[in-house]
Amino acid sequence: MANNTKYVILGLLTETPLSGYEIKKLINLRFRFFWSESYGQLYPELKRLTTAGLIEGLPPLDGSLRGKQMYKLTDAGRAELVQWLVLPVATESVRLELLLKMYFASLAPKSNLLQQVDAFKAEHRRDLSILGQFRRELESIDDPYGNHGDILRVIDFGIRANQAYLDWSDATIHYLQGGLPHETKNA
Amino acid sequence: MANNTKYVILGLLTETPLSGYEIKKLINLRFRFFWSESYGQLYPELKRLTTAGLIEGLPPLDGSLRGKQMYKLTDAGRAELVQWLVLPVATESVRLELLLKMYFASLAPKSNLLQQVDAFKAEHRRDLSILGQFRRELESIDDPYGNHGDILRVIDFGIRANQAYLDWSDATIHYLQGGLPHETKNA
DNA sequence: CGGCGCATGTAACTTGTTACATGATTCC
DNA sequence: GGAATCATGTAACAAGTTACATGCGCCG
Repeated sequence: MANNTKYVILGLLTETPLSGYEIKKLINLRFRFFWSESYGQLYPELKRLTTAGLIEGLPPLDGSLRGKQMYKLTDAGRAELVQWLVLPVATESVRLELLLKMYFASLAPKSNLLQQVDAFKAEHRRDLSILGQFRRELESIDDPYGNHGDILRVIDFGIRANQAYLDWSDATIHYLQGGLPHETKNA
Repeated sequence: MANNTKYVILGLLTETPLSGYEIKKLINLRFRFFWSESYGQLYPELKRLTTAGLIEGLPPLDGSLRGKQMYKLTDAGRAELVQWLVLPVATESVRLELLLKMYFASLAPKSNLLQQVDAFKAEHRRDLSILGQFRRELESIDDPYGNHGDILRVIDFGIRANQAYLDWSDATIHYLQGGLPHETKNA
């Protein structure tokens, strides 16, 4: 497994310098439906990348910035990123505890599952709304780096996946509320 | 974070005794689109669960079984499982390196991304086919534990999600091919 | 002046993967 | 005989989370 944290950082720094805190916020906002990083990984990695010369810390502007440490990508960092981009994808992992519980649900009261599916639905409705905002935002500004098309593909993935989650939630809530299948034998 | 490996094992043992190897195979086959476990977690956990009295090893039948160690769920194990089922879902993680690369794709040749999306599509077409088989299998046998409805909900999730992935793949392949007249990289 | 968000960081811990070792059995 | 698959296991490592500590600046 390659060190993905490294490439997330390098990637986000391609357009503009950012602080560790800002990187974390961006990941939470833009990548929320397909990626995450914790501070415990982020900050040490920023140090390592600096030592390796792939990013460098900017001197604190004596203006309005408080203790904020900004980092910018170096040429070496950009090269490293490109090298990774062309490698075959190595990490694809999905872990949904909800489905585990659904699978074994016959051992627990249905009301319980219903609650859990409700919570799942609410969360992904929220994701969908964030994705919609992001898309509108992208479409309303111009595209100096020529990457909006690619980013829109990523947003589109999120919309499709989350819409599928919502549809499933509705069908499942209906099922749990009792109105349902045990399909009559079919020919 | 609760120890999910534990509950996957307990859950799979609710219907019938299984060996570690069989548990691994079941996870790979049935849970492939929303869960995974490695031997490095599975075997040590089986030992711990045995020590804790939540499962117990069956004596080797001197018939045809080779070195295979079967485990069955104990009453304590079943109680533990039920207790976990009603707890709110704690783990939901999705990590798709492909989308990371898509997000930063403008820095690399399009032909590269196209390959990666193709591979993604092929993999999820395979998932979809496995899910279809599983569903047909479930629908063709009877349901002594009354849990087929729940399991079908899980399968339905997989079908919807994977179908969304395929639709996205097609749209994205179209997008990636649209930008290029015809790629002749080298001469 | 209290609380919130900004901002950085780390130590202890848990979780998860990989690579390897071992050996039996089945199928060609 | 050799390959594949069955079957169990672990040591070394990598990845990832959590809980905590610290302090600033801003708003009400």
